[in-house]
Amino acid sequence: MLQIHVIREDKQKVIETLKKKNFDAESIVERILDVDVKRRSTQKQLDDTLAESKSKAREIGELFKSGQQDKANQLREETAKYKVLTKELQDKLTQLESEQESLLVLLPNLPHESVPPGKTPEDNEVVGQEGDIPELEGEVSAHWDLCSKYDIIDFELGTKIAGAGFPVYKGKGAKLQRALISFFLDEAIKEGYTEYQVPLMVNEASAYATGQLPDKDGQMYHMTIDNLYMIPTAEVPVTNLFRDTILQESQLPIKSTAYSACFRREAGSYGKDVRGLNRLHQFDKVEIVQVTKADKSYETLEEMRSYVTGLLRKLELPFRVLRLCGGDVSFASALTYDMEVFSAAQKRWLEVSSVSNFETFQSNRMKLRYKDKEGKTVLAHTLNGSALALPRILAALLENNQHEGGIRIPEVLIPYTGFDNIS
RNA sequence: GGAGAGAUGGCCGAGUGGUCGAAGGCGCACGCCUGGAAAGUGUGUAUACCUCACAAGGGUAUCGAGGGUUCGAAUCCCUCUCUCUCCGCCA
Repeated sequence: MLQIHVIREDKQKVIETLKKKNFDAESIVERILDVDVKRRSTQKQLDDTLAESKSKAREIGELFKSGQQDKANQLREETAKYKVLTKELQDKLTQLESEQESLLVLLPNLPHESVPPGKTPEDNEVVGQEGDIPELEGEVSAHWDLCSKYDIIDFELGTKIAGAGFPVYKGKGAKLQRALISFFLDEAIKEGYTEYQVPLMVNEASAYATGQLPDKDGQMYHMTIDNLYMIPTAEVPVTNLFRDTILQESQLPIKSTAYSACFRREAGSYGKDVRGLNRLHQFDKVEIVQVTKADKSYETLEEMRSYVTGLLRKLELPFRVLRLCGGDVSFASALTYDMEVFSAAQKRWLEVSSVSNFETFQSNRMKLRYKDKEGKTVLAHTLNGSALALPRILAALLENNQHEGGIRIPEVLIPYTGFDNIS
């Protein structure tokens, strides 16, 4: 959520900047400012009325104490009007506040100046590419065929017990999955992140704080009985660890990591995008989250980007890095890098990580602040990234490393898997 | 799930209708003291919004959350949430 003072100070800049996200903010901004004026004047009236009524109440107290009952009772009659007026103003203020809030949450985060213009994924800017695209010889299979050939993932079984998009990992497939999780966590810890295990369901307030609500309501599984949401990413519980807190500047940056299963309804997805491991309702992911000082977040973003690409390098996967264009950056993000690996049998790039700087967009909503050197309380910046999402990594590993005798396991994973080939 | 107790500032803890944003202590910050430190001592130490120059100053709100009674509520009433104790159930 944008801070109201940013809009108040330079609405034109907000409107212009949001055009890059192909978002026409003009009418919303005008309404916000209109409500803002009303809100402030109402608050002033209410405050003044309360101040008056308070001082009268004090007077009455004094009069009773000094035994001047008559005068006190007389004054008491005069105070009746405050009650009505206060109630009226209070209701109006509450209404205006919620109106302003509901308008503010409609505005996406301002894109960073380096975000390229554009509308579709084709307009994303490739800012790096590394590794050789493998030239596979002989019979080449897509990962879903490899999965059944080597009996490591059973999609049909998952469909039977839950539904499409809930695969069952088996034998070496399950072990490989576990190996990847351990590898990613160990790497993150080496990099200075603190490991967390967090709830897989969150309450409304948490989903709201990181921006899943109200905008992405339909994307989450909702347990209506207890009003809990299945997390679509560990970002939600991990970032919320710091909701409503005021940190000391010396505590920053805070680097957290967590492995979690992630749950997404993916309503409306179809076709080859959802085949095999490409898009699932439940998948595993290791997430990294940082809370930084306001002036350090872009430095941190680059650091996270190179950390993630380092992982891909260690896994020997060919990858490229995209700087997302205005039309493709998410609602809450100011700048996002996507990492994609090349999947040799499908012959396509698969997104395996998304690293974003939210600046104060999340921290404003969740009141995550720190005291700077002058003792002033300021909003912290939050960032997060996948490091990494498992299914597509697995898909690329299977497809790229297939050979006549099975599937080769990359060096770095062998200590974790205990085997170097799946056959 | 049943019965009971409770929720006050960074922490502990007073406060049962009147000037309480809240005693006292601890912690923390700065100063004095000291060769240095400890002890001692003095001062300060919440958040949000409004006014305003995001200054100073001023106003309002906040004692788990929401509502009510009252001229006036941390204090009384109602609802909800959470915590603790006992019982039940249980990975």
